[in-house]
Amino acid sequence: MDKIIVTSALPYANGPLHIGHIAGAYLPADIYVRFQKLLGADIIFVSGTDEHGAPISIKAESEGITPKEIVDRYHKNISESFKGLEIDFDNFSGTARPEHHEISQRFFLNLLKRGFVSKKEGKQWYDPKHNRFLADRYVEGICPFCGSPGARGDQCDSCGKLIDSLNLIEPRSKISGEIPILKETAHWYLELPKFTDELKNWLSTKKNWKDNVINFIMGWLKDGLKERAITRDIDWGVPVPLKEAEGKVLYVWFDAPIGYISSTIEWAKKIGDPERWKKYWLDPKTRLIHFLGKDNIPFHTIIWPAMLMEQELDYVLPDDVPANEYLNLEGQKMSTSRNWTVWVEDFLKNFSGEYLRYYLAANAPESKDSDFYWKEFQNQINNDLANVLGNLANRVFLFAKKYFDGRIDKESDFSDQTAEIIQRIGNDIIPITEAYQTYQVRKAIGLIIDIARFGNKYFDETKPWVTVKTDVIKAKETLYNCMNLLRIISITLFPVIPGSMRRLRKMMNLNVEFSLKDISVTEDYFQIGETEPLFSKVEDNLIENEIVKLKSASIDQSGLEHKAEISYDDFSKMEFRVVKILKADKIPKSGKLLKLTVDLGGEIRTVVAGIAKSYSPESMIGKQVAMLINLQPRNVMGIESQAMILAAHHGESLSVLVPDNEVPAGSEIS
RNA sequence: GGCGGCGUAGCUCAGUUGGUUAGAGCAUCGGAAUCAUAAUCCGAGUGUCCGGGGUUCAAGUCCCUGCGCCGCUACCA
Repeated sequence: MDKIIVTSALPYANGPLHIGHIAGAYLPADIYVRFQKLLGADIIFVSGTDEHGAPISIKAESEGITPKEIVDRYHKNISESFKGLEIDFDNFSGTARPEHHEISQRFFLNLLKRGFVSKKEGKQWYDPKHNRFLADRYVEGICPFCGSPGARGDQCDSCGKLIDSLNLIEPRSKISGEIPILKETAHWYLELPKFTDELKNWLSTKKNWKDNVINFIMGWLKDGLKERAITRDIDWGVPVPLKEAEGKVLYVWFDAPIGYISSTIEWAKKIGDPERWKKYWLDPKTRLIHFLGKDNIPFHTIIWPAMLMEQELDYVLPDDVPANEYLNLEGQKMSTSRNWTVWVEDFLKNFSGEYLRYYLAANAPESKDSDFYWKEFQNQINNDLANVLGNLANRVFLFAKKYFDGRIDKESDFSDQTAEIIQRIGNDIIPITEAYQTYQVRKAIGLIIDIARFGNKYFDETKPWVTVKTDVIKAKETLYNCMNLLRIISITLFPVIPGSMRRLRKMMNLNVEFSLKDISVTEDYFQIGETEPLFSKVEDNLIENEIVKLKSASIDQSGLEHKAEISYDDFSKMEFRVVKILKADKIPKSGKLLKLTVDLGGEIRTVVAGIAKSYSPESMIGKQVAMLINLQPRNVMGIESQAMILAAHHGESLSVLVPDNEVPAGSEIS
């Protein structure tokens, strides 16, 4: 039997998990793995926390603790969320572990030795106060071409020219404001262009990949692959294994996917068979399947395969990369910074993890973005699970207990209907298994709940509460068939809500160890044991609380970042005036810019404003707005902008400031 | 602006390689039933399949175009 490795993108260990993570990468993988295990597949499911990188070290610094402490905190936190959701990895590791460092270094060295990594030397600005090298955009100074101040190290906004940060006049660190030191440094680059043909050939064999994945990759290949730096000058990460590279680490995106392998190695050791990982990773027939969100596609379909291609061991390449789209929340994009999200740990305080599994699986962003609506969550749980499935179980069990002591035998004189039902359900199994195998969990769930719906209909139509008094065999037949449906559901829905399906089987005294093949087993009798309602309903007030909580938490922007205090002098240097907009035009080839012609009381100026996403040109004409007048002119898209419009921004949307009453054009603002 | 995606019933969506009267769930309305967590079952719908044009015997499906929304990206904030 072919082996399968399933991975979920490594969660970054600088914060807890939210429902978007679960819907995109973890739940679909867990369901797939559980289904494959029911099929008897030889499959392992690995992941781990991604524990390196600047955000973690910066967070640690700001809390006055070590990066390791941050990582340990969130590794634990994330693991607990997974546990609460029954997402069962065979191994869940972390990239700060020695095993991972070792193999990541080997990956680097192999690529270097084979000529796919090259070193590039150069000087780079270094912030002496923070002891770190500064990326170009973190250095500011006077533009060497046009002499304007405030030019970034990569490009001057004033004249638009690309500049070399080393030529900046009077450079300053944007992090500390200190004068940076010029230091010699070197970086290593992964030469992706060299992989172009090999990647194209390999990708051309991938006929069954999702369209969204293929489109994404083709875009990259069309633009041409670019070499990418794989080292960084920070102190938290996998050290670059070269003497000359002291103080440098591998870039996180380079070492993170290697975590899939190191996690498997860790797993092999844990089960006391340290070489076992090779049987998966080095067997060309192994199907390597990466579950992830769409933002991760290029790493897993271009960079990661390239890395695997040139190793001393023949690693298997990804067989499939079922990328999911995004989960929105109440119609809006999720955002952790605005706190517009639902954290898994919070969810689990009030609701069963099975409910989240069910709802997210039934509304998974499989082929396009989908939405999490609290109200819809409640509806779907109460209808599908409590009313349709839960009620079917409950009515059947209670009825059987009331009249038959819970024991229902399969009688030889059941009608033809019994055979028909078995036939019908048998036909349903094929599309259900196909759906699971092609990652169409929404479809699988729909088909399974339909079985429960059919059960209720059948129960109603055969009226066992009547036949039990007139024709006992008929009543038994109804119950037997309904129980059989429940038995089949307990298997087919198991990958989605394993805990509830296990409870269902216990109530029916069915074996808790089972496989997909058991679907076709014919039970001679059912003996119902102790029962309880399978699902409790989600009450209105809980949902209302969540909606209120979400809305208030997102408004509470306690973490405002303030700028440094300024003097009145500083303020008085700025000349703000109300201007009247005479003319407004779209700037060709620009998505966000409008060219405004404004009157500031006799003087006419041209202003380029980045407001086109929020305002049409027509809507601006005649408007009075606030502007900063004495800002140094800037050349934007070939037009000199001679003032700056003031606008409030909330997320992506902008709102220009207008005076409360009509005032003469040019009125000063103070 | 470039690339990609999306636009189907009040809501969330499904519609396989173009093929009969365009479907499901939820919500709404009417009815039945009483074994069951007032759960269930039956019935009723409603659609300019975003607009316009084209290819075809036949278009929700393919092509062109317009509009709207989303993502990446550029200019920018």
